[in-house]
Amino acid sequence: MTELGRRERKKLQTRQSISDAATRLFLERGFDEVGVKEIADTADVSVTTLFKHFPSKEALVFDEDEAQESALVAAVRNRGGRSIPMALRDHFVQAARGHADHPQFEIFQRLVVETPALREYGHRMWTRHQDALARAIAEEAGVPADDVRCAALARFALEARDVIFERDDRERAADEVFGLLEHGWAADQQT
Amino acid sequence: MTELGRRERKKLQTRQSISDAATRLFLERGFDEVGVKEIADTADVSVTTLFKHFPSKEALVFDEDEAQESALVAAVRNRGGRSIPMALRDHFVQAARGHADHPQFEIFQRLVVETPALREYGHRMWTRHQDALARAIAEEAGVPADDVRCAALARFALEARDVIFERDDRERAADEVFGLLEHGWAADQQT
DNA sequence: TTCAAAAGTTGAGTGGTTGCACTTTTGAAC
DNA sequence: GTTCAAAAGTGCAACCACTCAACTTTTGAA
Repeated sequence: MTELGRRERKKLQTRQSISDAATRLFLERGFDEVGVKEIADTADVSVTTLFKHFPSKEALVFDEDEAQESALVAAVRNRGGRSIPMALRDHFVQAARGHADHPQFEIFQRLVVETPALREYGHRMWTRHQDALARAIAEEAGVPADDVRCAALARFALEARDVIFERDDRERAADEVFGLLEHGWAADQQT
Repeated sequence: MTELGRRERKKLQTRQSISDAATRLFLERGFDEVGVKEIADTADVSVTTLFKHFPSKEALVFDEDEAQESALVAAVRNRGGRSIPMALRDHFVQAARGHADHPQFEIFQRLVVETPALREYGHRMWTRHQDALARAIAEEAGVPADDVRCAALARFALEARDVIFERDDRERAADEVFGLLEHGWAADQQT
């Protein structure tokens, strides 16, 4: 739709080449074994330019983000007859299945899991969605937007992902963890 | 009980003077406005020595830690007739009340809340208790130590603290949030 | 054609953190 | 008491992520 001028295209191109260089080097030798200087050199830009495009070294790894939030909200919004916790459970399970196909994603995810700084950064980015999710839940449940239980459910659901992820049988884990949330949620709230 | 030799006493003393200098300067001018160099100078030690006692600048602020975990576990262990979630709720509420008395703690807590780096570090330290708490819960509930629901409940309870903390009426918030956990927990588990 | 904003560069600097080589202290064994 | 090795502490240089200020180049649009 939107025609991008030469300027914007070049900018995106620079950003992309930085991102590409970074992910390649990180996957080759590990996050901590590569300096920003080397990434900048590989992408043929200055370090200053690199930091004009990405706010931190960790940000070089997490390039997406925007789609996740809307997917999360959408999962709650059009959930058919299911309860909100169950809709979120299905969303996570399905997302995990989708990733399981691409082996490239496995490698990427191992990089994140094995690097404390990345784990943390990723988790922080992930929990940024709490407010948006809480608002969506509140709206669907027909309660005030700042309801505590909605905030709690949103936070718990987001945290549940990590709890589930480190289990062998993730699908079963998802059932149990979200089962807990569902019963608690259903107890004094009609959804 | 344990007689400390002159050596250990001196070491603790050095550590203490570093910690004291740090907290004093931080409270006076803010975390980001004080450099480690200045702290070291104030405590009359070298920067290298400072980092031999504390692993990072943030660690200078969180000096306790050990008592929290045992208190958490104890709250679950000897909970009388209450359910585990309710015991945790009471523990948090009581801890909050205890802190509310000392105005010194308010200032300290504002420092943490207002400094992103400290917020994050504090949260990371806090969630380190997840495993210990999960094990205690599992043992009390009579299920295998690596039960997913126990891990989830532990994680959720720890996260609940932050959710509750940023509300105006914390006691009411605690009731609602832990009420959610309690109903979910009670649903398919007799405690 | 002109102009101002945006992209990029360079280089110097900050601040936390580590490694190394060195001195001093101290607990304990002889 | 002397001796010795480990532990505590020092000073310095360096690394790394990140920032700032001043400057050049590019480019979209008036």
